[in-house]
Amino acid sequence: MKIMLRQERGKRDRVLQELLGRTDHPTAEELYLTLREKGEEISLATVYRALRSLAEEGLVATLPIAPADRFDPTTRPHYHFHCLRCDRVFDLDLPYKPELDRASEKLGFSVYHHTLVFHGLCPACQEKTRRVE
Amino acid sequence: MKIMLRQERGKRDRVLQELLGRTDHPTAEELYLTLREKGEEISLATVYRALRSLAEEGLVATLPIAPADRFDPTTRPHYHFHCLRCDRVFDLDLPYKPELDRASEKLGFSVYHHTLVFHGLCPACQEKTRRVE
DNA sequence: CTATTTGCAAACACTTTGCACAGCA
DNA sequence: TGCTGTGCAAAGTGTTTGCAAATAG
Repeated sequence: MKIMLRQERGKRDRVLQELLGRTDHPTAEELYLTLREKGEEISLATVYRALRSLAEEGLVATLPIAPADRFDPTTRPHYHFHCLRCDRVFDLDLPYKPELDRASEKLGFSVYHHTLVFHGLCPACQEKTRRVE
Repeated sequence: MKIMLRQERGKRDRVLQELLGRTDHPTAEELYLTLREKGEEISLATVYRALRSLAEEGLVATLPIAPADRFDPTTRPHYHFHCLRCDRVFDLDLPYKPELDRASEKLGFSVYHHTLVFHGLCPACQEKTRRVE
């Protein structure tokens, strides 16, 4: 069988089951540690492999939260566009919406600011994609 | 002088000047390479140190774009809250707003989806902060 | 002279990969 | 057999740090 449709057994499912049971958006290592605590014999490498494959198949989502690796000279709040094809990041000339914060404050959070990133294709990459078709 | 108010010269300013001149949200290494190409004698460690200090002082902003280190079992689009004190991430029970995409599409981008993260203090950390005061 | 800044290399933290082997079809 | 999944250790990548030399005040 060329394409792996689904593993019926295996560690990957243990990782998925563990992730499905929690709402705290764990890192790979956090999942690994919990699984070990629960007696699961699994290696960290397998957890990484499982998460990557699950994310590629769209069975789990990933969040870019912690490591802020790109720098922006503009410190006033503004929004960004991230091109999924060329990986470039663009500043957007859109009004910042402080009213968005109100909604999450109603849920009990104290909001300092928010970050909004759109993902898709930039104009240049839309053009390139069109040519290939 | 205990507190460094401002360096009037030095590599840190070269890093800042270079960053101010561009809109492509470079990584530390990209800035380093450009500076070297321009003949600046600087080390990568200094670029990292400069960026960190500039970001801490709020003179530049950072963007968490690339490395998605946290995992979420919920794949339908939804928003998140990131607590700046305890670093936990919460799912928000807020309606996803596809209409936000329309605005950036007017700017010529083709939008697949967007990510919205609120930053601030979660209820528990608001409480803790209150007690300390 | 004292404090700060810098480069270098080493250390670090996180993630991926090569390889050998175990298990199943 | 042959393929997939796994653990381990090594390698890879990105970032920080210890230290000694350089520089500024």
